Amino acid sequence: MKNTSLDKTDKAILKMLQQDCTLSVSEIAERVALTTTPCWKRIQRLEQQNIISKRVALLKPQNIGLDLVVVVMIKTSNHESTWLEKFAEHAASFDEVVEFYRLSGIYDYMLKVIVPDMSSFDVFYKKLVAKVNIAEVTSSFAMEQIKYTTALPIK
Amino acid sequence: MKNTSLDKTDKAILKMLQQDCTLSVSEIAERVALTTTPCWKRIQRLEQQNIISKRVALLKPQNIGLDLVVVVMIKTSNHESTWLEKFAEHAASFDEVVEFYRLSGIYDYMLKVIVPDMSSFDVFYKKLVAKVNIAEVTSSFAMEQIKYTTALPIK
DNA sequence: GTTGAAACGTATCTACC
DNA sequence: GGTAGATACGTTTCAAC
Repeated sequence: MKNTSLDKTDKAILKMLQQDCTLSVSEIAERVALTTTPCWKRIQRLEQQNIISKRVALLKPQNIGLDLVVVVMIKTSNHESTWLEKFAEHAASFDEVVEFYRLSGIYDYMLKVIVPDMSSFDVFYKKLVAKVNIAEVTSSFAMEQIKYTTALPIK
Repeated sequence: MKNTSLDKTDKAILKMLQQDCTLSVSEIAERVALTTTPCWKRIQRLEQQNIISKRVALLKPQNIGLDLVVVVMIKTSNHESTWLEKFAEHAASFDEVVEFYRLSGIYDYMLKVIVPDMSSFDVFYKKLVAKVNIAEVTSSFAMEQIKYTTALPIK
């Protein structure tokens, strides 16, 4: 999907939907000073262009007993592409791994892991490193979540 | 909001809504072998209990020109609580900062930053560090996003 | 872009089993 | 947990401007 230029109205619509996708078309239309029909067409287009990729429910982790966020930084000892692929597939397969990036810089990978508690993390961690040979792993526990948003910064 | 026990059906509903919140109540009901009314009541309850906190649209960053994810790890030189609060407030105020944690371990803070490109990051970075005194900052650029999900691991 | 309206489906809520 | 049903609301589409 190629990059598409968005006008001011598109951006305003996206900002709203990023905060709350239960807003009705007529409500959104009103806020951007349009009527429902053109507003509805814009939203359809944004979905077809895959700019809006999905609509999801966000859960409060604390309210379902998921209290621990862990940032795992990894240095690999093996830099063969087949090994890397296998590792990536292995790590990504865990539900507990909610984010996973290959990085430039000192560390090769960063994982964000969500688990109920420390002992669950221990279980997860053992499974993560069981199959693979990793040079260095640093797990940092989140003492406080200062900010978390799924809303992308639209200028 | 206190922790509530969820039965198998609640969990199944949450898993679905974490993937796609446009599913109709009747569709969800069918999949969990319920009729619409009790299923609807469960969803209402999950919202009232703030287990479902919000419903949002997720955008494809690449399709709106946001191609760069940066992981910023920070060590602070000042550990006074007033300073920390001020710094946290300052950093969290940027739209580009989509996640922000205070950590245990070597680094004090981790920020996840999303920007269009390197030069935008540079602008952001200068603004971030302009006002505050930080001992050490390490910015790692995401070469590859291997996994990103908003779905929490419900067991 | 706009208005207005029709057609349709779904959500919501009630009453009752 | 279940059914049935009434209402209200949102979406979706169309015609005409």
